[in-house]
Amino acid sequence: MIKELENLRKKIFAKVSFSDKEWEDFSSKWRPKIFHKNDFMIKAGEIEKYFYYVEKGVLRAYHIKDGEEICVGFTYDGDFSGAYDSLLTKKPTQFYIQAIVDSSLYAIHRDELNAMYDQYKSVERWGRLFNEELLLGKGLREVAILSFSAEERYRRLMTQSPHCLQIIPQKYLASYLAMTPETFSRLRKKVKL
Amino acid sequence: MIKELENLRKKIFAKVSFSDKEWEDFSSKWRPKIFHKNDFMIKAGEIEKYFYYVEKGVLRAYHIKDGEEICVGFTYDGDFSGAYDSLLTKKPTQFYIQAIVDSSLYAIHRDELNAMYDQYKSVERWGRLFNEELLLGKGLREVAILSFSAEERYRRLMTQSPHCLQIIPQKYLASYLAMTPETFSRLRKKVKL
DNA sequence: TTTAAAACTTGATATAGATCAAGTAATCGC
DNA sequence: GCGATTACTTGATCTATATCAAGTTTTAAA
Repeated sequence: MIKELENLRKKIFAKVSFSDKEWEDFSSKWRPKIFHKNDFMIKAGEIEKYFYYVEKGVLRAYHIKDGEEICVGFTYDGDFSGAYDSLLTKKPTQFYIQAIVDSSLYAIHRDELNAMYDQYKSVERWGRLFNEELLLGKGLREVAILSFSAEERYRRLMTQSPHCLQIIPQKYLASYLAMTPETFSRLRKKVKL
Repeated sequence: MIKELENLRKKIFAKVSFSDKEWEDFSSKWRPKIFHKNDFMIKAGEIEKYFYYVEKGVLRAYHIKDGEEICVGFTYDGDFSGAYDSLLTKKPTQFYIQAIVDSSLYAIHRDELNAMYDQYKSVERWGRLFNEELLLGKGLREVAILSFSAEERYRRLMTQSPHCLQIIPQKYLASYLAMTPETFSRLRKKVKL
């Protein structure tokens, strides 16, 4: 068992327990990977080959529409990352994923992950539960975008992730909340929580 | 093997093949269920106990914000349905799901579905792949809502699902596209495809 | 450290789409 | 089939947020 992967182990075991043998095999497939600030994990048009675990760091995912960057999410310490749509479909992704700070990750190759799914029912179980969690998150975000005003979206972000403002440039947060940097700035002055 | 469930079988087998024994067991857990036009499958505040397959019919899912219905999706023949968020979390759903036309479905109880996940790796596999498919759909919708104008969203719907207009009242489609019925109506006149 | 670039703020103006209002057409219950 | 309810259309405004523009502050490179 690789000592370094202890955080990943805890993360996964929160959902499913692997046997010692399963974990030994599964964990042996992950390789450390470093992305320095502003490095790209992947760019639009490429096909994702890896599934990542963020040991330490922050990344943002965005796509470009009419020359404008539209931010769809951030990953922090303890999250999984990567262009998951492309990993699943084997088609080119439309997303860019970039490190916002120096980030230290572990990566497993798509083929090895799929081999693990084939081999172990517990990995398959974890995969299902992991997908369910992502799905619930997307559902909440969908509702948030559809039914809240810019001010409400701002308030909710500040309540739910108050310290993101210390880590992530405002213009990215603005884009994530589907508003301009100007509107974000005005809300920051106006809304005192 | 229950003859009636042939469509469900095809749907599932498109992703994963079950053995005869697995399918016999799995398929035996589903019960037919009828929802007449305007019947509710579930209402906000309730906890979802079933996972549904739509044999024939159309349903819409919506939630209510400030007294206003906000439509988040439709299910047609051959889709799965239900308040999936609540099924997974066992917490009350925030969604209403209502039959738009008389609809004929099959339902499996959450506990039986979970028992199937426990018992068969192939069911677990199907669950993972099913969740992945939903996730990809949500991802596309997120991008559509965030980065397209009302007119673009209208055009895309009409291109991708041209006949939904014959089945689903406009005001629901308008809400699904995050615009008012008035805007939808004006776009209908303006946009000739 | 200086300076250039990038990020953020603030004000003035523009606009997509909402809201309000009133009419017409479709649908539904009896 | 007929009146009533509900859906849709169309026009006149209104408003939240975008856009444009010109600062100021922060960051980073040399």
